[in-house]
Amino acid sequence: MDRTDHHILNELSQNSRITMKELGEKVHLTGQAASDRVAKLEENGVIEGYSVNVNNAKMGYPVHVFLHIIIHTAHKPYLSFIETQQPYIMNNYRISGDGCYLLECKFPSHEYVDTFLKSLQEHANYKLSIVINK
Amino acid sequence: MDRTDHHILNELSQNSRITMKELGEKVHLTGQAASDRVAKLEENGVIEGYSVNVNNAKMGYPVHVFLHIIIHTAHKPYLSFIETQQPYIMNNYRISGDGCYLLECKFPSHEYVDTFLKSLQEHANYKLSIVINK
DNA sequence: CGACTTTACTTGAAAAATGTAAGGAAGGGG
DNA sequence: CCCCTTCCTTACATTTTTCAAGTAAAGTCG
Repeated sequence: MDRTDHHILNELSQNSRITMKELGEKVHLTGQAASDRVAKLEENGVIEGYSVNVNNAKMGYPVHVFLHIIIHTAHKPYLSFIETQQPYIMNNYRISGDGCYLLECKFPSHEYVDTFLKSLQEHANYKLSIVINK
Repeated sequence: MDRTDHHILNELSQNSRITMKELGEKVHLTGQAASDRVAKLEENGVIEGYSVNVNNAKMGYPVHVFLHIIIHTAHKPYLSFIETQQPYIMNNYRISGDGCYLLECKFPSHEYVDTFLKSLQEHANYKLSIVINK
């Protein structure tokens, strides 16, 4: 994990579909050498995968929210519930504090948020934060 | 944005470095057709970019936290401060509520969190949530 | 010191993927 | 019916990747 590896990770974080040849040029290596280093970063588990950044608004999910969840009773009903809400759930983080989660979601409109919260209410207490900007 | 486009985005979200030929096979198209569709998704702004998933723990940042920020006075000191904290900041979301942000950070250890919070204290009030699991 | 191994890189050729161009089939509208 | 557009395919030239040697520097150990 030297400077060049950091440079490589930085380039890949900006565009992971870059060719190894181009990546090599950016970090002053041949395509081979760059490719070898990337392979090693993958083997070591430093690189876990490659993904795409999708514009959620254009996909029909313009509303982005975080929900601070507090559950005093069993967690299972909550966890089962969010599994049924697949398209809306982005991340469910277990956080410090008893029975606490931070739930990141996307919705087509505020009406959908409302509907979701009505169902969520049956399994957990929550505090809603709507994302205005990044 | 038909079923095939959704299928393409799903495949790319799992592995954006897949070849167009392979992607085509997965969605029952030729490599060209897949490539054309991806190009169109990029033009339309549905695809905003391609990135890499890095294991933060292996990069020396095993501690992952969210900070709920509330600022009653000017925001600028806070915003300037977090710009100086580059390596630790993952995301700074502007959220609903006056003077509120949700700040996502990574740290090498709890000591670093402590040091960071001591400085943050000078610009804003916060509530700390440490991520245990995803 | 000197022989051996390892690591990181380069080069060149073969194999694979991509980009380009031309063309065909399906659907819509005048 | 004809024309146009969209979406896809095929074929081929170009580019990239992969594979196989090979070099050079650095570390190991008798």
